[in-house]
Amino acid sequence: MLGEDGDPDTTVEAPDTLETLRSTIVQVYEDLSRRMKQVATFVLDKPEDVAFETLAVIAERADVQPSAIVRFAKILGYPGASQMQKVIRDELLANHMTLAYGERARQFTAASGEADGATDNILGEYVEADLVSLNHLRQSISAAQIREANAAIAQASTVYIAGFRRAFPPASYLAYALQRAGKRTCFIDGTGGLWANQIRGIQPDDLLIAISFRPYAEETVKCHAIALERGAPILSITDSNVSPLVKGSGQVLLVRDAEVRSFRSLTATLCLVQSLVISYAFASQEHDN
Amino acid sequence: MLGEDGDPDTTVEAPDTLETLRSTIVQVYEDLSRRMKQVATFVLDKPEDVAFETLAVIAERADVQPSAIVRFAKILGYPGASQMQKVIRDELLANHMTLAYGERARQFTAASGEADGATDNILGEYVEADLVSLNHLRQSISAAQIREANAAIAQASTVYIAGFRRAFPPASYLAYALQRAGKRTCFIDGTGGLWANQIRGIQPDDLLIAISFRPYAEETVKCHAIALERGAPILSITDSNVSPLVKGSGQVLLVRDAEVRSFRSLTATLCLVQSLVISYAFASQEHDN
DNA sequence: ATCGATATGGAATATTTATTCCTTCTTATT
DNA sequence: AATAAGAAGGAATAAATATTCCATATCGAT
Repeated sequence: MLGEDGDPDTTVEAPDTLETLRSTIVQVYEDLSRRMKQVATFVLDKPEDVAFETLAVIAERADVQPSAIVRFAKILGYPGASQMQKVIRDELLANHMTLAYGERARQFTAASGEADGATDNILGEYVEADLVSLNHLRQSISAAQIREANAAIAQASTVYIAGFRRAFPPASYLAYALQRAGKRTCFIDGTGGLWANQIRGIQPDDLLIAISFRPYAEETVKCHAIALERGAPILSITDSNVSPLVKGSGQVLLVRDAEVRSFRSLTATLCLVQSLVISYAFASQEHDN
Repeated sequence: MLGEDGDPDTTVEAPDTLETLRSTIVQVYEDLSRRMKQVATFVLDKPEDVAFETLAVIAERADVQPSAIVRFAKILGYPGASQMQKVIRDELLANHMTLAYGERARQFTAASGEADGATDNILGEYVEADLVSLNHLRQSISAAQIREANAAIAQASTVYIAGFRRAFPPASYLAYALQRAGKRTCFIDGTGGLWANQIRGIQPDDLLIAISFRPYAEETVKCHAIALERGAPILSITDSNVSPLVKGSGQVLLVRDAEVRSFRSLTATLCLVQSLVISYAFASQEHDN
């Protein structure tokens, strides 16, 4: 038995870095019970969730009881789940936050002005930022994820596509291209405010592809909810694990688009969407022959 | 008085992104009391702290009372401090956490075989091709051209935007973004086949931005012709000098998008369009002041 | 200098969140 | 098949955290 509860001596262990935590989990994994394995997998898989969400949310996402998480943390030697969370949180914050800080607010100083050669090399800036985000995209999405998405599309009787505001262009492209690729496609474009009617026809053998970015458009979130309720599988393309689209989605593709002067690009998203369509087109073609 | 408490109507505001939050703070800053300024500064300065610590901790670091933070959040229109925290937290997570992906847990799962070659690295190919086309874009469009385009947009009473088929996504983005930038915009989306009616209202002091690529969509070409006939200036975004959009257009921006397995990308076009919008937004902002 | 109005600190309260504990299942062993 | 030991679920409880409220202080106007 590992890390029995009350004992004051077993508390010496308890990993205090993400790495040691991970390796500890891997070490003990085989000896864990089914539920504990479930929690273990989740912690390894989604450390950001474990770090920044409440136990109730984590529990829901991992599909376990809150108490199971507490038990798991205790097995690892922590006094409670909170302490385990803190270890992960600190590490994630330390690693990734600092990097991001190059361009912190020029604060008040000319809050409005911008002045200088401002508009002069915007295109250059944009290209630069997009290059970075594309490279990141290449690294963050695996071929397996693309394949999985293709399978989902292939299986679907009809593909519903939802995307509003900033997500509208990639969504419209996806709808257009999938249709041309011979897939039955329904683009929820919200013309005349009829989006709710459009999505309500979705069936369990269809697929909803929902695209949304902060601040998540209400319509898309609602579509997601309706699809979920109607038992249809969902593929979400969004920008973070805290997106409202994540919960309940069979597959989630995370995209980190570039940002220039607080305007967000769409390049990475579009690139991903196009890759999806093309690989779907090729896959289905191969299959047909 | 800003963001009075109980009023149900004042709750409409409340920034829902870090950027809008920041600019709101900057805007109201001068009207704040001493303590509130202290909180404001801290929020601008240490968003990570505000996002991830408890009120008690934040309060201590900012050297104020917890209640002061709550009060501050309410001034900004939030129901409480928690909601303000959530906005910041989500954004920081969205921005920086995704970076941590890519090396996600293969851990157990025995890394199922990376099967078939065909669809396997489409994303990689795409990224590669897009990188090239972006670099090309940077070299082929000059800052002067962007400036000229801005001037044309600025002068126009209303901007009409036409783009169908493959050009639809960038056109829809342009329409969306220009509108948000405060420009009167009419997007010719052809809903219900009414595009001809939409464009016929164009005036000589308006501007048509027409986007089209081979094989040039008939609708766009017709829009172009109508605008010409009605004496409105035209800015065309297209892919060659022999495009039907070139003749009669006051300005032409040529884009050479990447092509992967005979599918054409949209990245360069979108990048150009976004650059246009941003530089317009900044230019017009400067002008206002 | 006095009054009124607004802002502040901090204790009291409400709410949310974590943890515990007891009952019900599971599963392995005889 | 019966039994016992461990695991899991979930309600109850404890802890923490956020929010409210009010007495006191500060500031500006007369």
